[in-house]
Amino acid sequence: MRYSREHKQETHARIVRKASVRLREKGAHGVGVADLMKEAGLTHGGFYAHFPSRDALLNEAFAYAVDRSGEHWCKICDQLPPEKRLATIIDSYLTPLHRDNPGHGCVMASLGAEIARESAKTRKAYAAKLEQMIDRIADQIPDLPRKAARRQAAATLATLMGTIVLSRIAGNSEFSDEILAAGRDAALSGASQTRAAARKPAAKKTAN
Amino acid sequence: MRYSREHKQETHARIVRKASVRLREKGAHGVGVADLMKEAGLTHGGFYAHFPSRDALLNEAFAYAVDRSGEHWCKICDQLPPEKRLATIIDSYLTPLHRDNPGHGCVMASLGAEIARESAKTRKAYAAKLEQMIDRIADQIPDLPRKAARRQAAATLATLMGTIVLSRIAGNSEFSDEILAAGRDAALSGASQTRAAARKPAAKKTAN
DNA sequence: TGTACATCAGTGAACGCGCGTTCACTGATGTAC
DNA sequence: TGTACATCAGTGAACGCGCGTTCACTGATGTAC
Repeated sequence: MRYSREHKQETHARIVRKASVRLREKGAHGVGVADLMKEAGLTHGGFYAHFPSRDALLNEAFAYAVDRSGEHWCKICDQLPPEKRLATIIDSYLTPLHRDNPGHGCVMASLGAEIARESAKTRKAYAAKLEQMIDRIADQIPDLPRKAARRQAAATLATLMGTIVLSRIAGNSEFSDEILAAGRDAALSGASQTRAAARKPAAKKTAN
Repeated sequence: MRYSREHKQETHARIVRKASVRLREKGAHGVGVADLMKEAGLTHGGFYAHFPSRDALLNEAFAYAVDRSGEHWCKICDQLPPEKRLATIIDSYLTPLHRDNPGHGCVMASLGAEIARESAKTRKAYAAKLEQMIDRIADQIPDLPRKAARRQAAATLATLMGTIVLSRIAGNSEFSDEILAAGRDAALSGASQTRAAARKPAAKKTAN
């Protein structure tokens, strides 16, 4: 059955979309070609008409997830004044909803450690995506010099994803909520502190 | 060959030790029974004289790694005055050495996300170990009320492990060093801020 | 407009490899006498 | 002290299963004439 022009790319996109959810839910080793194709309403043999290998799909699915996160952040910050943006990202990230739904959540929190173990070439592609992600967050801190914004963004992302990972290990218990709250406090106070320092540029540095 | 009393437990311990390194280096899916036994100087068939299953070994290896981290922290904080302990943990955690040697580093940074995907039963065992780890850090913040110390410990661990994970994705590039520095600043300022709040208990809370 | 042919996304059986696990066997050493 | 037997950590071949990948085939639709 020869299909219309757009048909193939639609199928391709559908597979990537489903894969990016499963990837975040089950990890890189939890995504089987046969299962995925079934979920996309196809049989496994057709897979190689769309991707040269399973790894190639995972790379696409990863990139897709990063892009979705970036868009998500742009969207929730769109209408907000600059000084509320970072805090809003933090609040929307560290929720029980995000913790309990890794499939639609931050890919760094679901895959972080696994990515670090990839081959040098793959890892570099992922590193570029991480940099993009940090830049998207830094974009939401417009009243800081770019370098400081990136620094703040990197530290915030580290705290956010670390907090989600730990809270997921703890399940959805009271302990887990304790971790979420602790991470939230730390991230928010880090954000407001940097902001304060930006207002009076030449202030205490090692003045503890 | 029937061996002496201690022989078996020595072998058992050696396998666990080697496994805990490989586990952190390669992840849960990167640890093969045959490879591991070879590394311990044995053949794969003998594995089941020591462990009921591969998973059982991984659980032991994980617990072993957590215990080593706890001991490590106790050791480096041993001779230090309380107010320097948390900062010392942060400084010794966020180093290029730690980033580049996951096999001997923090197991939460190497496996975090993977653990969260285990079966409920396994995950609870890991959650208990995480709680133990947070408690070991909280022990090093003796001048804070226990609850606040645990909160600080959880937030610090989240920032530390998130920072190491991101820096590993970034390789050992300049970008990676930027992440390490950003995480370090955030963790240290979080620590000193909580300390400051502890000194004057009834101070600004939402006074941004 | 109608007809013959080419295309190629998708099918489903089969292959091959890695790996966890099992099992019959070995042989050095502990133990009973 | 010496001897016969029992034990069991360790060996290495084999099994079985899951899974990524290949391949010959299908058949609906696009295209050439």
